[in-house]
Amino acid sequence: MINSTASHTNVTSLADRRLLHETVIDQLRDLIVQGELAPETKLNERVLAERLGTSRTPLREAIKFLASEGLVELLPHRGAVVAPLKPEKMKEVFVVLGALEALAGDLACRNATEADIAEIRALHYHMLAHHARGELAPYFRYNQQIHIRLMECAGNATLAQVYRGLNAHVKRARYMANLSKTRWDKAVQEHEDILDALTRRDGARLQLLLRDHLANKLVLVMEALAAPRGEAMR
Amino acid sequence: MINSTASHTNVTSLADRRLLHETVIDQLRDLIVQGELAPETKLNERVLAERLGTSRTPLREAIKFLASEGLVELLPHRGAVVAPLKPEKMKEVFVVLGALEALAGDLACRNATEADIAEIRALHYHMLAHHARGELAPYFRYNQQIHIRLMECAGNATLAQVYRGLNAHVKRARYMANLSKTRWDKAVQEHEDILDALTRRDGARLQLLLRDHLANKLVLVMEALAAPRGEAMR
DNA sequence: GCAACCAATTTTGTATGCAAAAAAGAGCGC
DNA sequence: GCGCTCTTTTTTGCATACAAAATTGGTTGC
Repeated sequence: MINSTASHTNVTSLADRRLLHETVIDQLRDLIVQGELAPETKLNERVLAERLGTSRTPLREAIKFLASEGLVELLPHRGAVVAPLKPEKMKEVFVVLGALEALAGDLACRNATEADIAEIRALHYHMLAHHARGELAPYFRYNQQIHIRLMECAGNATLAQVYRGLNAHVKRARYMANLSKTRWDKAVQEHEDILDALTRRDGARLQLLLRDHLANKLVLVMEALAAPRGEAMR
Repeated sequence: MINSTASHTNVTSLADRRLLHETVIDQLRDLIVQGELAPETKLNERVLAERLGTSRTPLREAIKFLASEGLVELLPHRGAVVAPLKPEKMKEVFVVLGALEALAGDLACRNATEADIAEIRALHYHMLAHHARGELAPYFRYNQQIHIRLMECAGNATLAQVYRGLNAHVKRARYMANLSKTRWDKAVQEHEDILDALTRRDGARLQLLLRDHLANKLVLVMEALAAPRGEAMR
């Protein structure tokens, strides 16, 4: 089983390939994306390190990493803050995401295997099931998986990586969005059309659908940013 | 230098202090981009820290930052290496850059002020002058500035940031490319056309020109990668 | 001679210590 | 009462110390 030779209690003896600062990166990113660390929150290194069960060094390395992703901002001699979630920034991100998803859709129509499309269809039906039950969180999860899988089908790892980075910003906002029934139904219908275009490998149409889908998502995010707290806006 | 005339970004103008780990980020990035640290070079922390006149802590923070940019790769318990410059990766980067530049061109045609275009024209003429004298390095510098300025004219800071990150990869390869006279002339002609389309604010045409321009650049890079010059590498 | 194993060295990963800068607060003058 | 300045405290930024893992080198057994 576990060899207890001269080393103190090792919780993860086998999967210790995972490095502390990498787990800290993921933990911190999750805290930010899920809104537990609100936008513009100051990141106190001592407090955060204790909360994450580590020392300041790996935490600072994680902060630098996330700063490059744009999720935190570095203020010289004043530490780091969670990047603000400004409407203007969201508009920018969605414009870029639109171009990236359109590109991915076009590439996917050419590069995806039938098995790839079948997998996306499977995810799509999972999503429909959760939509039917009104289960928002699982719906979002499958929704995300579909988009990510579409990215992967494009066969461009660089594209997928850039997408993930920008998508993190959007996911932050999504946690605040409260979806009305009609909007939700509309989004699902859009996904039906997207799947259809992909199945017929109609790249031109898929590009249009994806741009449209994103544009509608932007509207949702903007409403969410405007509604819940007036303090963040100016 | 003249700063952004059209856009008003809320940069931290107050605290513009230079932090050690930030200068290390820039130094290390330059070393990688300019090929002084060749692809797949192992980054020995002790040696590099000494070379950059700092300790391992800021260096490690810089490495994490650049890892997020994709310029270095992290190997658990084995440190970091300069990201390899694979042809496949270059192809991917150029496809994404193509979409981003096309987007930027389209947006720039709509958002650029006349002063913005005049500034790009000025840079263009500087570039022509250095081309006429056969001065490669200054030519590249103005060339880069034109593309960056075009990005800025799009009025989408997020787009510009993503572009810069991906462009760093391309710049690495460019330092290896030896430009033939005919190819160089052709690239200059393409820039003439690009400036023309921007002046007439013909977004559709500008998109095509930029994609074409990038595709040609990719060919150059691929040739350079296929027949790398040994002295610049080691 | 070669391969495998073990010890020595090097290198990475993490924690801690220390100095400088910023934030907070007390005392003072107006 | 208000504002300013000068401590005092806190926090950040950097360097160093220590522990774990990997690499290296050497020795042994075959």
